[in-house]
Amino acid sequence: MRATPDRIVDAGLSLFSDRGFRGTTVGQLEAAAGLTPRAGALYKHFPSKEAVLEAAFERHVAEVEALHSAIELMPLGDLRAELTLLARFGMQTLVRERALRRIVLTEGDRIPDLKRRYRERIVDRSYEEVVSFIRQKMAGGEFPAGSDPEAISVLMVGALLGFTLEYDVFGRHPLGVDEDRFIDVIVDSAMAMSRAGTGPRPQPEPEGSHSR
Amino acid sequence: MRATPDRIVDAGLSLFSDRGFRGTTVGQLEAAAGLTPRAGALYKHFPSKEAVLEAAFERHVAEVEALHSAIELMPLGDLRAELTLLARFGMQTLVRERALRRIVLTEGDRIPDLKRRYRERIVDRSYEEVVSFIRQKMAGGEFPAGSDPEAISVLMVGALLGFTLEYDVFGRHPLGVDEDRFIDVIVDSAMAMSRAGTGPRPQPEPEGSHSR
Amino acid sequence: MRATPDRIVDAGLSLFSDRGFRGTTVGQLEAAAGLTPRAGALYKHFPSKEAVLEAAFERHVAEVEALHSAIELMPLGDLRAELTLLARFGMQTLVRERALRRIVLTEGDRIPDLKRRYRERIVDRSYEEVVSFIRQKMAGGEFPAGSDPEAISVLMVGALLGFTLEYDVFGRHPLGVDEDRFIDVIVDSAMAMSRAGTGPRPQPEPEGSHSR
Amino acid sequence: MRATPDRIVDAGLSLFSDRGFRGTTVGQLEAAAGLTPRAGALYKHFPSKEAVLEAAFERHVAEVEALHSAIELMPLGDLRAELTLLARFGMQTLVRERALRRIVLTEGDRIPDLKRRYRERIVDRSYEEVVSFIRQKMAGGEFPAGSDPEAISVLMVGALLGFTLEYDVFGRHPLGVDEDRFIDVIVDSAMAMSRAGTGPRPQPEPEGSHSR
DNA sequence: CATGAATGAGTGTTCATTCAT
DNA sequence: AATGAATGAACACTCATTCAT
Repeated sequence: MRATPDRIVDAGLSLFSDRGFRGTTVGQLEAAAGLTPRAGALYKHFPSKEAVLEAAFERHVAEVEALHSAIELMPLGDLRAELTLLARFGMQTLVRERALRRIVLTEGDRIPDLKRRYRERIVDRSYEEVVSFIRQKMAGGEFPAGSDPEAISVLMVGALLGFTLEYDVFGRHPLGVDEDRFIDVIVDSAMAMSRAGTGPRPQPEPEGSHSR
Repeated sequence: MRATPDRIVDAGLSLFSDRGFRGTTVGQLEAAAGLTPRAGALYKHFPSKEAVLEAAFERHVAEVEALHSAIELMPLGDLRAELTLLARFGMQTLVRERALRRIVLTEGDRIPDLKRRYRERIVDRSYEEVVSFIRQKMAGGEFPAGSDPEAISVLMVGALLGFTLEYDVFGRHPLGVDEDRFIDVIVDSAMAMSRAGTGPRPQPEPEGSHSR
Repeated sequence: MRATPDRIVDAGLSLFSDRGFRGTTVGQLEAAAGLTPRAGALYKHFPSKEAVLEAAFERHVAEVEALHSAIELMPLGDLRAELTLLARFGMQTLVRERALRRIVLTEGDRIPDLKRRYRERIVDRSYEEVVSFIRQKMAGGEFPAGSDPEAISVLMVGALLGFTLEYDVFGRHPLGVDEDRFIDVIVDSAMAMSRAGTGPRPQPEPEGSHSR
Repeated sequence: MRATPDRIVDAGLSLFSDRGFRGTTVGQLEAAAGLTPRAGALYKHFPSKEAVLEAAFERHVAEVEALHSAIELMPLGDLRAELTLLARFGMQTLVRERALRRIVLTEGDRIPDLKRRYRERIVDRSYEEVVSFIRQKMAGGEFPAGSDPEAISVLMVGALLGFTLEYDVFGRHPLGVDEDRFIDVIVDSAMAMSRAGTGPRPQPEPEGSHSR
């Protein structure tokens, strides 16, 4: 079995994300960590409930941060393929971040430091990854000179965030548009704004599965 | 002065949205409504704290709902102009909805009914407005036949939501992209995916800072 | 019935003095004040347990202080009679102060402010009353010129304090010497040090029970 | 290094006396004894926290008791000198007893046995030593026949106790009267009540430092 | 209608004590 | 003998809610 502090942090991440910080009692944390509830055993490992939040948050931020550091957009020689990869990676990260996002949303005002750390180490980095990709493609002539790379990045990241959040909150995809279809449309829209989009569109294959 | 129940509902909307349901005490509601705090006067008007949330939520949902019903996309004869109007309206609604969104985000799991009502009466309606607009334009030949109108709607609404949320949570626009620039890019992307986008692009002015 | 805050303060004075601050629980205070124990009703009237101590302490200090201010040593024209009166008054005050003394003894280190207030407003004043009495008598020639009025005062007050404390703590008078006998000896010793003491002693009545 | 139980007892004596029994945690005792705090190692040596108090108390009582047994009032042939010696010894013992006295004061009600032992083995013995001294001097004709030796003893011991306590609690001597001056006055008062006091006073040496 | 007082069910936290290693 | 982990019983304090006035 994992060590007790780890189990407490696991419990914290999931409970805080599900019920919020206030909504989670120390007894629930203990129970979820396999300790006797309301016995105070948590305090052998953490000085306070807030410290559990801290630790859980930090661990998760570090994990997601590592994910970002690991990513290396390999050049595939094909803009559409690269955009798809980028979008898929973004979606995946957002799914992973779910607990973090909920905690920031719920407790961000009470503990602004969480908000700051999440923004600096996760959110800002995401935008920068996308914007640097777009800029590089602009330099390579794949996006027209007048493009607004920041705005395009904000559009793409925002759309991914909005889509993910919708699913998080309501448990279903809006208008029945699933992940694949959403990735397609986000890539389509980027392609359409690229140099490629100015010529004839990439030919919707007449029988196309979903990218109709 | 407004009637006491109204003042309590006002207080509820703002306090619940700022501090969450659990984070708001009955005493704070009373104080904010001009009653003696912790004296229990609230219970003369509402049977419970939850009933205040109910009432506050319902009132706000009804307001935003009315907004949606009032909208009537007048045909401007120009796709870009119409898209811009649509985007601006969506943004505006999302800003208005802020308190609702925060309450659903924070308390949606505890009181699933709130979530359902918000989704059915606000969120779904937004998607349907956009998708019906796109479908209509497809019928009019302004979008290519192979387009995925649902996906395009989800992209647009999701992007607006993501952008707004970012501002709500962090108090600043990502990458410094302000609302106007964001509306531009969202419209650009839709235009690019439209029939218009398949031909030559709408004139990137050679020197344009960021094609607004 | 007295008002609730008053009843709480009464309870506090007696419980704190009997069991110490730490040794007294809020539930006990509530119970002793006629409230449901462990129901938190105390917090309607005081912000914290410590605030009850504060209030109880302050009220009692003020009472004893008033006692000191009220005293007016009337000249009886007889040194022995005046000394007896002084000693009796001192003893009485010390008995009244019992609760204060115990609180200072028990909690003085944790809350140094209590100590300071007790010292400044009660203790120091006692010493000064006695020393000013002795000085006045020295000026009147009733104490020899070489006397040490401060030391004599410290002796008298200290003796009263020691005697009282003994009774407080052990519930009985040491060596069976009761209050009257003690007052006698304290007066005797002062008289003996006075000018009168240098001549023949004030007539030990040959059959005297114990009064000297 | 001393054995662990001894170190625990040392820690107990000082901590209990400084913070009281309730105010001292087992963890603090362990830490002060060089053990890992809150690890429960204390229970290898003592069955409970109370047992530590017991042991610490008993050890200290025995020490002070030994002091009393050791004393042997040697006849100096001079009443004043003997009284001074007695007073100095009493003062010294009281200073040594400080921790005991504080523990009895603080915990005496909770654990009446402590009180009883302290009284029987320390306090009563002190009174008896003094009273036997005075009686002996009365028998030798140095105190007048009508004297009340018990009362005189209570006066002297009480005065010493009061003086010492004042210093313990407030950290300063009342009215600036230091130990020497206090011993002088206590001896003066006893001398004044003695046969010697009935004649002319012992002549304040014209240049006397403080025995004025 | 509003207020002050009271209540009971929690909540975070502390701590003496036990136990397996 | 010492440690780390766990337990259960408190405790101060909060808060939604009720009730008499």
